Amino acid sequence: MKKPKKTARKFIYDEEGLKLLAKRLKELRTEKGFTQEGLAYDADITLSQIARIETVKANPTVSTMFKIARTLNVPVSTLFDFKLSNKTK
Amino acid sequence: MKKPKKTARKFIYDEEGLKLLAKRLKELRTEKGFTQEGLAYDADITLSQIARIETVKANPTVSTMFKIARTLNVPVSTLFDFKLSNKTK
DNA sequence: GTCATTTATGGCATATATGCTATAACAAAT
DNA sequence: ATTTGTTATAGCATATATGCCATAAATGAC
Repeated sequence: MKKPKKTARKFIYDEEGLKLLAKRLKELRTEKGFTQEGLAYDADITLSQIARIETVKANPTVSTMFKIARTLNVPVSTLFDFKLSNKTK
Repeated sequence: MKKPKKTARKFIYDEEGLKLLAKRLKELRTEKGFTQEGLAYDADITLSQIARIETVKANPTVSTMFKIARTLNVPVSTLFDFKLSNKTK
């Protein structure tokens, strides 16, 4: 027997929010004249991760977003300046 | 030999940001009359995780913050409405 | 004090974020 | 078509986020 198969936990991505965040990041990044690589380098994260975020392939942590905000020189809230639906779950 | 010991990667927490976020969350949560448990239940995350965030024991993902924002009925940016230092790294 | 409510901690399991590296795809210019 | 700059993808390794469950600690009535 390989897997004891415990009770399943749920890990739910918020695809809607992640898409909006991706768009907002790309917007701000290009506005500020950064390439993905440049931003990654300055923010001390990887190009991979920036690309993943912009292509909605990852659910970044807030620390990552803090680093990005610092590098883009915008308040963190600016990175999250979009409107989520209310989605009654 | 147990561990091949590859090249070390760095995983850096932004303690400053996490502290500010913790404070902001606790503020908003109590303002809105939620207990940690109530918020957790409505947002469909665990009490553990809410507590970890408020005690700066975790670096949450943005999806988690999206769910919290929805439940508190505030724009995501409101959760991040604080000022990071510039910290030249 | 005790009781009830709330918050904080702890351990364990699993999914995922992120690093690292390389490569591919794409675009624009020449 | 080749070059150059940029973005996207992929695989692997490891640290961590998060769930789940139990318990402890703190807080506030009474």
